[in-house]
Amino acid sequence: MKTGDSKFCQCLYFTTAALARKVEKLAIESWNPVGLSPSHAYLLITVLEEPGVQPTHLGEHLQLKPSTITRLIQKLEEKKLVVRTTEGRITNVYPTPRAKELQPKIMDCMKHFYEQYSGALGKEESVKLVQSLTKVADKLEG
Amino acid sequence: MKTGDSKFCQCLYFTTAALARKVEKLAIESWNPVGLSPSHAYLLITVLEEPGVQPTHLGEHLQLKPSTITRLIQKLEEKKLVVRTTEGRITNVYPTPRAKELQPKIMDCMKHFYEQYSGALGKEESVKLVQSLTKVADKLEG
DNA sequence: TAGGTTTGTTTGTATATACAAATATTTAGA
DNA sequence: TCTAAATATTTGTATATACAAACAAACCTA
Repeated sequence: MKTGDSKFCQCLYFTTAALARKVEKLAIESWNPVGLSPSHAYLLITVLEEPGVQPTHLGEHLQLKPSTITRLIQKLEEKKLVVRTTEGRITNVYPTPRAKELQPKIMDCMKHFYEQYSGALGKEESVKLVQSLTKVADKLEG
Repeated sequence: MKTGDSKFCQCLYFTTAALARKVEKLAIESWNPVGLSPSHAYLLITVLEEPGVQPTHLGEHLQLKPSTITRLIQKLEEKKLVVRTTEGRITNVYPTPRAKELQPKIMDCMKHFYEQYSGALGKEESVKLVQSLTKVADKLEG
C-alpha cells in the first residue's frame, strides 16, 4: 500500500516515519557494497575528512546522541576502519589505512544512493525536498 | 546543532532520518499522557475504528511489517487495550471497553501533537509538507 | 588547594523496527 | 484425495537509536 492510501497519511509523524524507513532501505542497499550501514558510512566519511575528530563533534554533525556515536565507533573499530586514542577526558578518532583505501568505494556508494533517489524524484525536486526538510527540521528545534 | 548546519544536510538519508527522529520525539511527548508510543496509538485508533481488523490489514495501513504489527498488538494486549481472536489462520483484533474509554484522550493527544507541529511550522505549511512527503514516499515505492 | 560543578565518554538497558524462519491453515492441482 | 503452493501470523534474532546513570577528567571557586 502506498503512503497516500493510508488513513494516517495526513499526520506528520506517520509520513515522516514512513518516508524515513523507505529512504533508509534505499540507503542500506546503496552502502551494502562496502558492508556499512548508512550511519556508519556517514560517520566514517566524517572521520576521513577530519582525522582526530571527537565523538561530541561527531554527534553534533550527525545529530545523534553521544551514546549512539560510541556504539557506531565501536563497530567501526571492530572492522579496523577507525582507531581511538584517549587522552584525559577527550577521545580522538582516526581513520586507519584500510579506511582510506575504502574511501573511493564509499563515495561511489554515496553517489549511487543519490542517483537512486534523484532518479525517482527528479534532480531538482530532490534538491528542493532536501532543503525543505532541513528547514522544517530546524523549525522544530527545541 | 541544527540540521542545516550539518555537513550532510544535503543528503536525503540524513535529512529524512534527522527529521523523523525530531518528529518522533514530539509525538512521544504528545502521547505520553495515555502511556502509549505513537505507533501503539495509531494501531489502537485503527482497531477502535475497525473492530475485528486483521494484522495484515493493520500492517498495510500503518506501513509496518507483519512482525512489527504482532509485537505492537502483543503490547496492547498486555495493557488490556485489545483482544485477539484466532479462527483458522486469521486473527481479528478488537478493542476492549478500556480502550473505548481511552479513545477521547487518545484523540486529545493527536490534536495536541498536531497543534505542536503546526504551531512551529504554520498550519498551511504543515499541510503542504505532509502532502509533499506523502507524494515523495509514493514515488520511492519499489 | 580541596570540593563541587561541568564536560566528555562509555555502559546498562529499553524501544522500535525488520528479516528470516517457523508454524499453521487454506486453496489449488494432479 | 493427497500433495504442493499460497496465505496469515508468530517467533527468534538483529539493528539502530536513545535515556539514564556511571565514570573520569578538567575547571572553578571559596
